[in-house]
Amino acid sequence: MRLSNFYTKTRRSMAAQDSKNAYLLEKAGYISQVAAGVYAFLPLAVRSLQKIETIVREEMNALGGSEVIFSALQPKSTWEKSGRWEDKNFRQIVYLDPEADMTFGATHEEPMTIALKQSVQSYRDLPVILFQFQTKFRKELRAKSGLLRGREFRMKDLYSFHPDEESHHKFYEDAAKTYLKVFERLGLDAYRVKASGGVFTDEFSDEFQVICETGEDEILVNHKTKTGFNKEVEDKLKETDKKKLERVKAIEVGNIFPLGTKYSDAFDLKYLDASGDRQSVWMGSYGIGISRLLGTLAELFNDEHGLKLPSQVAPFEAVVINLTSSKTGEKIYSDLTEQGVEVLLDDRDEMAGTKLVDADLIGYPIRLVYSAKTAQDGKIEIKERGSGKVTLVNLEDVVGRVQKLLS
RNA sequence: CGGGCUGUGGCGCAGUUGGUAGCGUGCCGCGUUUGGGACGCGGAGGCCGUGAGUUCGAGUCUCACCAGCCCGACCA
Repeated sequence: MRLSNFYTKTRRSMAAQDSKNAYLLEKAGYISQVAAGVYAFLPLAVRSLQKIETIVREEMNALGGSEVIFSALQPKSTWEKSGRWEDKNFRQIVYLDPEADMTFGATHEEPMTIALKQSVQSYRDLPVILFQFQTKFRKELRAKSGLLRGREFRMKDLYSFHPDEESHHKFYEDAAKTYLKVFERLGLDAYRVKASGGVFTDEFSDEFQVICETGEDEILVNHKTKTGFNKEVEDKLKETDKKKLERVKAIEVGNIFPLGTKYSDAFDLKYLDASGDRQSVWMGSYGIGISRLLGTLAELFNDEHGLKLPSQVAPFEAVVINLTSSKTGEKIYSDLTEQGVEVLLDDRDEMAGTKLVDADLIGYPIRLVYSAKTAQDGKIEIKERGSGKVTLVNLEDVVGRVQKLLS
């Protein structure tokens, strides 16, 4: 990709803002605010979000999931049937078009359950594991912290349907393991913590939390086992348990819920077992905030010059900046592109300083600079954004070196 | 939903006791520059958040509303 053909622009001046992720992502040109808690995702953000989604999708497929895209618009009656509309906490976060009696999807337990009534009759039809990537709408009373708590956001949600509690429990634990793997692949150190089920279930749920000073959750964790408890369930803990735990601030990046038969019973989703008896379906739901993950990564990976997202989620893996009038930059750009490296050529008619400052702000993991200085010895400079390490390499070795750094 | 602060060219801001709006940056043109947002000259760009009032006259004063940010309550 050539920067001259890529829709993006960094901003020189920004209003002071407490949220680091919103400030950096907006200044670097990833996102643009539309309203409180509502952001447009610009090309840089889209590339990062797609990479995050790809990692999540691979793991959901490995878990046995089938990808779907359900509708975001849902009839209000859906929630009335499950009884959830009676819950004031639920009702107040749902966007509603009262004329059409339609709601803007906040979650999908009910629609999924309704859909399964058509396809599940026998124990032979179970389990069913469905997931989707979708925009969710939640009327947060107070949107804040940039991408960490929005009113419109990207989310992966997965729903599992099982013949009994035991098989559900087994899947639930597999899902928890998969979640930890997803966060690890994204470069995040996640803790599995017990929390309340909120408006989803009366049971405990499991949250996946990433320690971060600016997070809005408070959790009690054991650093050895990478487990802990949300502060909201603290009063249920024994004193002896508490002593071993450290209290930290964190961002919730995922949450999984054992739902039991709450929704399947509400919609009468049943199946016939091997002996011909009608049985309730056991359910679970499993969410990962995709756009919140981008906010979390921005919150954690940055310095005074800008973003430094890990290469597996950065919009591009490398940038080429040519400060000479030769065609060397073009050559390196096309060589890297041919080898499958996601590289951007900064071919703008801008000053060297502008290109270097923008490179740090946007946070390309690898920066290649060809200048009169490096050209003297037939070399090019490689700078790693993460560590700040600078090396000079021969032109013919660039591709190999970049590939090695990215592997 | 309570409390505080803020709304003025694309973005960031200033605007005195009321007199019809300015700076920085970005943008366009020309020239000089070229390893950390460089400089000179010349330009374009504003219903001063919205609506009512007070006044000869409102960016400025009054009231209401709307929006954004922050704190709290709430929250997969």
